[in-house]
Amino acid sequence: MANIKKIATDMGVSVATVSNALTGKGRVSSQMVDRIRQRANDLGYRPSLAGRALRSGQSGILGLVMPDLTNPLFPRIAQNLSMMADDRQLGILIADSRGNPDEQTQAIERLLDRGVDGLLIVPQKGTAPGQQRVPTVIINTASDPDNTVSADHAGGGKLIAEHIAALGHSDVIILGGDRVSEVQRDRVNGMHAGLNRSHKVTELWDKDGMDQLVCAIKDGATAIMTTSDLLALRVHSHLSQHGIFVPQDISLTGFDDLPFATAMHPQLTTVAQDVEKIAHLAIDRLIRTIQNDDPPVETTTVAMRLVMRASTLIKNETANLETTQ
Amino acid sequence: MANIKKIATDMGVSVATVSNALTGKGRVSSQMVDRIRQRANDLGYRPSLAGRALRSGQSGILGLVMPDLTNPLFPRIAQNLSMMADDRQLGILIADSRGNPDEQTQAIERLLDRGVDGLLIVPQKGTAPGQQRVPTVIINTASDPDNTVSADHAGGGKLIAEHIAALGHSDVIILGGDRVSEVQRDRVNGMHAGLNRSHKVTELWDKDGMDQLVCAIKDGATAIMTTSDLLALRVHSHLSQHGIFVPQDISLTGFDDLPFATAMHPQLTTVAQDVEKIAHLAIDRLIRTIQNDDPPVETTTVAMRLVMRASTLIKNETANLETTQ
DNA sequence: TAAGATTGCTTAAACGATTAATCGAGGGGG
DNA sequence: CCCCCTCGATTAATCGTTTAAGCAATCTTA
Repeated sequence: MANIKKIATDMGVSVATVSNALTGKGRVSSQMVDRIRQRANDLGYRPSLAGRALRSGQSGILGLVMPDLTNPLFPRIAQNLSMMADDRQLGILIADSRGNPDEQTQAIERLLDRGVDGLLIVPQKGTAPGQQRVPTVIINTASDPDNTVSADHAGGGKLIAEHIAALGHSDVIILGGDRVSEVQRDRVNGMHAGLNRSHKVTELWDKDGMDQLVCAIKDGATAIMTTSDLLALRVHSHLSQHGIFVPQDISLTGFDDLPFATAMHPQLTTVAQDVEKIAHLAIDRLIRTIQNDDPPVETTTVAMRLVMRASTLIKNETANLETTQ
Repeated sequence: MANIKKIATDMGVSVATVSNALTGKGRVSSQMVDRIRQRANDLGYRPSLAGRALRSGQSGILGLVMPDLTNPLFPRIAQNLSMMADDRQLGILIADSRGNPDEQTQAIERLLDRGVDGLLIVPQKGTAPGQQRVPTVIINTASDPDNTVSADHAGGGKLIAEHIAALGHSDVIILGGDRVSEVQRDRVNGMHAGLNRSHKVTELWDKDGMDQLVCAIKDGATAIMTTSDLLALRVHSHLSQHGIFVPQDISLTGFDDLPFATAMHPQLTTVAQDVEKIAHLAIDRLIRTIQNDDPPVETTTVAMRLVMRASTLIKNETANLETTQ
């Protein structure tokens, strides 16, 4: 491989001059700069990031800790972050904590050992990794005190609830996934906030089982708001086995707008995160923190967007009306 | 941060001795080894990977190029690879080529610039990245001459087809996603191989549109084999709008056993990749190639597994039989 | 007991880049 | 004519680690 020394001897100058010419620092005559750049190009010279990292103390690598890559939402975040990092000439070292808080701690440790310049952490539910030895950005939910940037999960829940309320539903079920998750709790709280005293609300959680759900429907509920698309799909599948159909018998909503939300029948009304914006804000914040060395203070939330599809209907409406947007 | 020099001066020995003591190389008395290890531990010493990389010429980092992280299958591969890499004290630098062949080339270039010791590439459909400047493992499909390790996509197609044949279906539809994809073509070819002359087979591709599908069913087809679960979900959703129901009116199969396959109703009969084994073989092969510096020769395929669920039924069977396994 | 082998440590170079300090040459001003 | 400044380059140190080579001191063996 061509290195700076090879170019230097080729051109009969010192390595310092080559370095200066290539980085644009120091004082080098413009002809010399051109000639050196040309030669570097011809040789296909690529600076050794190891050498540079050793000297500068910066690796140019960010660590990304994900709670569970198999959850379809996280790869989308990873994808956007990786794109932003590319633009900024940074690498992303990925670590998956696979649903396990201990793994998360170890993953952070491994990344720190590798000398990452900063960390992006989407925490395991119920954990609070907080700030680390390097600048850290936490992507979680507004109610997490460590949170740096996140979707407005509560706002998303409110949006969905207001949509359901506007459709005239007055007896509704809120179905959460896991109480341990702050994100899920915020979503549920947001749903409550979107309703008022005139509504009858039944709050259920996934582990309560599907039977309670069926009971609540038999008791008169006409809408179910879930805190995840996958949960909505499961509900939909379970209900149809009991002869209860979406949307003619009951309205159903998801959360996150995962890829299969449009592949279902009926297509799922849900609420979408602006993953791109979140990734953008997160990485910019991290880079600023790395450069200025002052910790991030305020936390930012990004509005969610209601995606109306066919799984929600006006109360008592027949099924021949297809709501699409 | 504590470095090797700090430990050396603390203990009144040379840095070489410290290095030897910590790596277990060279000749150091066992008492000295113990004392140095102890001190290193007390100081929380972490070797600088930049320093080590510079000296050794190895970064300890593998590059992973994924065609599209939003496809739920790839994060599962990424997750498994990342686990294996952790065990081997390697880092994984991830790059997403986002469905674009040019992005793929750039992603590979970026990873090489970062000094990765090897590359794992799941190629963009229709592309052949081949071997690069560093040892490279390609995860694609058996018919790709560059392929190193992959699921036996053809075998999986054959399994599914044999299952459908065993259920007595004689007029079947094969529905592919994208002809450009070698993986998809192998799957379709495998499906053909699982049938025989007595079967009437209609081969359709996604872009042909769903209408042809409905026509074929009206003409007497009783089973549809798709080359992806997402495609199956779309088909299922579309057919139910035409009053055609799975499995009582028609049997339906997917491919890959994605997370939502069990959330659908009926649960989807599909074929699963042993992602863990593929990841294991791929990374082992890559590491061996890096160490021995000889290129991988033979290509390995990993058998797929038939997952029988409720979306396939014996021809002319009524729906009250629930096939589960 | 002297030559040779072994042990335990040190010296020093090397990896590839960055950068502060330095230095000679040429130009301009007093 | 001398001093000073600027330009364009060089010198050398530095980042943290590894490792071949070297060198006393001790041990072995004849």
